[in-house]
Amino acid sequence: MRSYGEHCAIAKSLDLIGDRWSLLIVRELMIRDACRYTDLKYGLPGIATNLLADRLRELEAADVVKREEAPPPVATTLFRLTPRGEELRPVINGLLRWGLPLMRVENPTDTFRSHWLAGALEQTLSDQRPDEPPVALELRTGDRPIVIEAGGGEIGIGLQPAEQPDGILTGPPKALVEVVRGMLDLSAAEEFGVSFEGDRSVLGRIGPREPAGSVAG
Amino acid sequence: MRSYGEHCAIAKSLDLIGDRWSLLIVRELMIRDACRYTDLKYGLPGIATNLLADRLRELEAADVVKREEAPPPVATTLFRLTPRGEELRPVINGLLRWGLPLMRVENPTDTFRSHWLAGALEQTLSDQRPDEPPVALELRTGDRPIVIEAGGGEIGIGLQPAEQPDGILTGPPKALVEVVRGMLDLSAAEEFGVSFEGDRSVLGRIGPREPAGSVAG
DNA sequence: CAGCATCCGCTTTGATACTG
DNA sequence: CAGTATCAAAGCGGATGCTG
Repeated sequence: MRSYGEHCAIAKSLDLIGDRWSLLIVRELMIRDACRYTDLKYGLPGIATNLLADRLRELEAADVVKREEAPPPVATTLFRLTPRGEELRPVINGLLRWGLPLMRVENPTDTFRSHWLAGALEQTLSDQRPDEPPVALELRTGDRPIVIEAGGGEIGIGLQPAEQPDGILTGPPKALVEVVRGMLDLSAAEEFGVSFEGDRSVLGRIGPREPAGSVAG
Repeated sequence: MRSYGEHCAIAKSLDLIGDRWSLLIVRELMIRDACRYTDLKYGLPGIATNLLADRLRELEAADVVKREEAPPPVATTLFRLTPRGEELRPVINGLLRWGLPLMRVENPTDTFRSHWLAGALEQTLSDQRPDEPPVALELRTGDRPIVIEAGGGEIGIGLQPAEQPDGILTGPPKALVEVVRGMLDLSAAEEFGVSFEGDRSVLGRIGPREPAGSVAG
C-alpha cells in the first residue's frame, strides 16, 4: 500500500499493517503460532496466493512476521510472529471486542473455521469455579473440534482434540457460543441443532466473563 | 471494500473500518469532535475528495459516524462519532501505541498537523506534581499551537490557544515531544531549533507516564 | 505437495475538474 | 462549503503454471 505520508503514529501503524489481509494474517499467527504457507491460506479463505506471498514479505520487512526454515524431517518454511508482531495483540483484541456485536446477525454465506472462535472465547469466558479441578469441553463445529479448558480461574482454548473431554458440545458455531456463554440453555439450543454428550456440570463451570448482555454475539 | 465473508469478529470489524482512510477519519473525529467536511479534508492530507465522501457514507451506514445539520447561523454539515464510533477508542489507542516506536525515524517528506500530537501526548505524558495548581504549556509546531494542560494528576490537550500559558515551547514536533517527555533537555534541544519562553518549572511538571525508554518516539 | 510467480479482467484509489 | 464527475493508475481476485 502506498504510505499515508503523515507524521502520526496511527498512520505509521496503518502504513505497515493497514493493508487488506495483513491483520487477518496476524490473527492467524496469533491463534495458531507457527504456520505453514498452506495453513495460512486455509485460514484465510478467498485470499489470492500471490497476495499472501506479498503480504508475508511486507510483514517480514515490517518486523511483524519472521520466516523459519524447519529442519528435516519437517523441512518446510514456517511463519511466526516476531515479538514486535506479538505486540499487536491489543489491536487485535480491540478489533475483536468491537466486532463481537456484529456477530449477532449470522450470514449463511460466510465461511467459518473453528479456530477463529479461539480469541472470542478466550476474551469472553471465565472459569466460574476456580477451586475445582480443571475440565475440558470439546466443541464440535466448523472444520475441526476445539477445546475449552477451564482450570485455576483461567480459560484456555486448545486447537488439538482433548484426549478425554468432560463434555462434547456439537452444533452450529453461533448457537454453541451462546450455550457456553449461558445465554441459551441446552434444551432451548436443541432446536438450533445443538447436542451434548457427557457431564452437564461442565457447562456450569464455563460462563460469561462480563454480564451476558454486554458482549452478546 | 469487499467483505471478507468470514464468520469472525475481527474480520467483521475490518469489513466496516478496514478500508483505506477509514480509521484515520475516526482519528480525526476523536481528536477534534464535530468536524466539517473541509476540516476532515484538511486533517487527512492526500485523501481524494470523492473518497472522503464515500468513506463518510460507509461509516455512517456502519453506525460509526453521524451527520448533523448545524442550525443557522453556522448552517453547515457537521460529522461526529456515534457512541458506537467512540467505542473504537481502544483500537485507535492500540494502533497509536504500536506506532510510537515508528516515529523515531523522522521522514522529512511526511506531512504534519499539530493536532495529531494530541493522542500521543495524552497517552504518554503525566502530571508529575498533581498537588500543585494547574499549568498550561503551549507547543508551537506545525500548523497551529496546541496546549498541554497538567492539573490534578491529569494531562489534557487543548487545540485552542490558551489565553495565558505558563510556558511556550517552539520547534519541530519530534524535538518538542522529546523535551516534554524529558528525553532531551532544553539546552540540548536548542541545536534542533527548540526555544522556550516562560516559567521553566512547567517543563518539570510534565513528564513521561512510563519509563522514558519504553515509549520512545 | 509446498511455496510461490505470472497473467488478465475487474475494482478501488488518486488527481483534478467542476457544481449547487 | 460540501460535495459530484471523470479518468488514468494501482491494487485485488481468480486461474494457471512453474520449481524444488
